[in-house]
Amino acid sequence: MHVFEVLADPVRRRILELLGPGEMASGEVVEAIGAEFGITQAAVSQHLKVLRESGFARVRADAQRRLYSVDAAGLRTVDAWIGQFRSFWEPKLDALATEIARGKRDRRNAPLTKRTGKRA
Amino acid sequence: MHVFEVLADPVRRRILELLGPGEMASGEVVEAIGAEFGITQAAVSQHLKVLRESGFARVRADAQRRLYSVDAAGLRTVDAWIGQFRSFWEPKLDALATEIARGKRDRRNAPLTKRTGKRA
DNA sequence: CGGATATTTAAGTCTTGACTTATATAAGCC
DNA sequence: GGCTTATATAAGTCAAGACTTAAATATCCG
Repeated sequence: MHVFEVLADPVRRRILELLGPGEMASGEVVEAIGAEFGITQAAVSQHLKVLRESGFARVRADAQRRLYSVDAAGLRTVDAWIGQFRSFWEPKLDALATEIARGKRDRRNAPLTKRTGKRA
Repeated sequence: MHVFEVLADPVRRRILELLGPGEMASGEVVEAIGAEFGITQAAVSQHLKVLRESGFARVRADAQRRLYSVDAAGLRTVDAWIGQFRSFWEPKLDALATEIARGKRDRRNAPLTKRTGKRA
């Protein structure tokens, strides 16, 4: 399932928000989500499965319990896609700040022409 | 339609990528998307409507043509949601760089304790 | 072992939304 | 005005996926 399809569901987004502060047992998630959305334990479990398989959540076993936590991989993928448009709403960053913020990752394929135009 | 549902569709994501470099007439989008996805003019038009109504695209009229361009609003909303998790994959930025990158917007509610821990 | 607890999986239903074709709207041109 | 071009809308079909209930799996505890 594509990363954006994963986040298209409000229940899954909410689960990630719940996991943000730290890991939570499946049962705790079921309780919180159940209260907010009124869906069953099975439904929540299915959502957790999607989050797992798409790289948004990790699990580890603790006896019968399954402790879930945020996996950055999925979120990163989303951020990368959004990032290609970042100049649309963050044009105020000066070049240096952008360099720092982006970890210089753009440097390799920097378009030599069409820079700020200040000099060329 | 929720922002993430909008981006859940591959055709809509591709349209936004096409609009990235600059505005395009509906017909041009139809041509490009039609070639890539094999869908009709009507289908593309419906996608453009979704993008418009959800704040991802703007239109302006030029005679019979409709010129579409990226609207940052929708993308910004997505970025804001993702942003709450940014610390998961960008913990390496030092405080100063983060300040610059984020435009100091966090400064208001900065958690006094739990900073880098370097000193406290 | 047998029951309670915690969680996943299987199977089926039902809604949403991504398409299609056909038609409507509107501007340009001769 | 009537034809062409450019785009949007209407109405209907079909598949995906978000649920449900029921059952399977696995660990703990007496």
